[in-house]
Amino acid sequence: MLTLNKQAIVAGLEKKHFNDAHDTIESVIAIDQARKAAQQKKDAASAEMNQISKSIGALMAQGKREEAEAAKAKTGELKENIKALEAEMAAEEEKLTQALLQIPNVPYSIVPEGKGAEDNVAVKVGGWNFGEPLKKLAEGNRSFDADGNGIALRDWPASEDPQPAFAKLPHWELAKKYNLIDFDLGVKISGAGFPVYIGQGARLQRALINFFLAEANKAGYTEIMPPTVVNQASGYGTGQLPDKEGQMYHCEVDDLYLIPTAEVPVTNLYRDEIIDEANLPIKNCAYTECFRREAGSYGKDVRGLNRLHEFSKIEIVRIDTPDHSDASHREMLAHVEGLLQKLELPYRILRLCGGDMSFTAALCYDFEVYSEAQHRWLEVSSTSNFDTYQANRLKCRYRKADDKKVYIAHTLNGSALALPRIVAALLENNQCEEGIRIPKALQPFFGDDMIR
RNA sequence: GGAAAGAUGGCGGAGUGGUCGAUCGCGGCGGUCUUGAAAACCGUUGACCUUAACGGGUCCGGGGGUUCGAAUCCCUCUCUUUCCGCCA
Repeated sequence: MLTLNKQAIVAGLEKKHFNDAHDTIESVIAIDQARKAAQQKKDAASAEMNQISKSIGALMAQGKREEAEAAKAKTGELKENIKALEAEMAAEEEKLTQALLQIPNVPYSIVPEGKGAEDNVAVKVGGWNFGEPLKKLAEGNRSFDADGNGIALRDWPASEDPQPAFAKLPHWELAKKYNLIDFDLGVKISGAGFPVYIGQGARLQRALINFFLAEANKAGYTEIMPPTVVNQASGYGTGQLPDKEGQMYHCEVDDLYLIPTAEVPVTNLYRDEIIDEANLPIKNCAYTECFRREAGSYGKDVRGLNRLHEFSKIEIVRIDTPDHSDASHREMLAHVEGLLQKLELPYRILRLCGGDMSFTAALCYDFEVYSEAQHRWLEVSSTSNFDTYQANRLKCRYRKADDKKVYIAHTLNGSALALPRIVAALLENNQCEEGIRIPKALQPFFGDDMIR
């Protein structure tokens, strides 16, 4: 497969700014060929060995001891040979898996070229009164499959951002004013990036979690409550390992990892499984705490709730057939967009460029909400199609209904949604004289229409 | 933490050195019968690598060893179950 699509794969990897794409692919092909050659030699030797063993068995049964002994004498050299060939084959195989683990997923053709965030393309906006320049985007690119329809962020008209009627306080000040979140207490008991939610602040967390789960249930997702600590195999299965080794908390004595997202345990549920096509698409959702070391982050990015070491997130995960995964992806996008609309937050949807996508994704859309106090867009969801990339590592396959054969499935996931930045935007955007307004859809879950 | 038992195909469960990739049951699939369904009966039913194909190879928790030959014997690791202790 790799050999057949060499050109396309190299081009795709270059889009992701993977260095030495061409040389890497060439060397992978070479290793694979060496592996095949080794296997063929080894198989031939094994076949001969099996023959001899069988004949010895037959001779012994007939009582022809001497002939059997003669046959035994022949096996010594063959045995050495097989051992050497096996070692060679194992070495090539190991080289191959190592090489393969270093290669990121190949992006789909509609993924824009680009190096970083400014090359991402906004494909849809909503949730506030904007002017002419964004009208076309607001009408919607419901299909999300048209190329070239959108605005690259480097051309984004900042004047079109939502304009607050008065100067708004950032959420870390509101958190203090209404006694919702205590960051200092978190530092005392754990460290920076571990906030303590209190009173109405804690209640708002619980309300959002329940709201998101209820919406996911309504959309047909099965609720899962997985462990928040996983083993190494799971880390490799979804591709966090080896790529993001340093970003995960690791419990050394037991060699377990705290999950950075529910994607890890919920997708790994299907590791080494063969699913009947009739059961696809699988639609799961899960609320978990997520843990990220966030080594190397600094400045305004980590202020308040913007970037935490522990946060709550509701994740949706789907397993699907290759020909339906794109439709699945769009359903997920519509679901996430619906959440933001119900929360009455200004949002935009970005198609990530090759350079900004994760290691494992083939196509990824980010959702951002606007913070009226920080005057910036905050990422609240990433919704990705991994194609067969994760499924290959997971050995997650499905049995097709018509020919009963086994094929590699597609996996997808997305946040629906991550709490902290939603909370930040809700607090900041909805502040008014009497307090902080709770959006209508959330009121039944919060139990009040206002934080006072 | 201490003791014991166990890990086999989608599931259950046999198999203690030589056509065992694995008896059998259930489930699944195909068929006979039936107006239809059920029951009954017959047949069929693992994955992976390799090959254009025929074929070949690997896999009975993982790794190593003994042997011409290992699901079967030995070592080791992991996990599970049961009992005891501790405990939310």
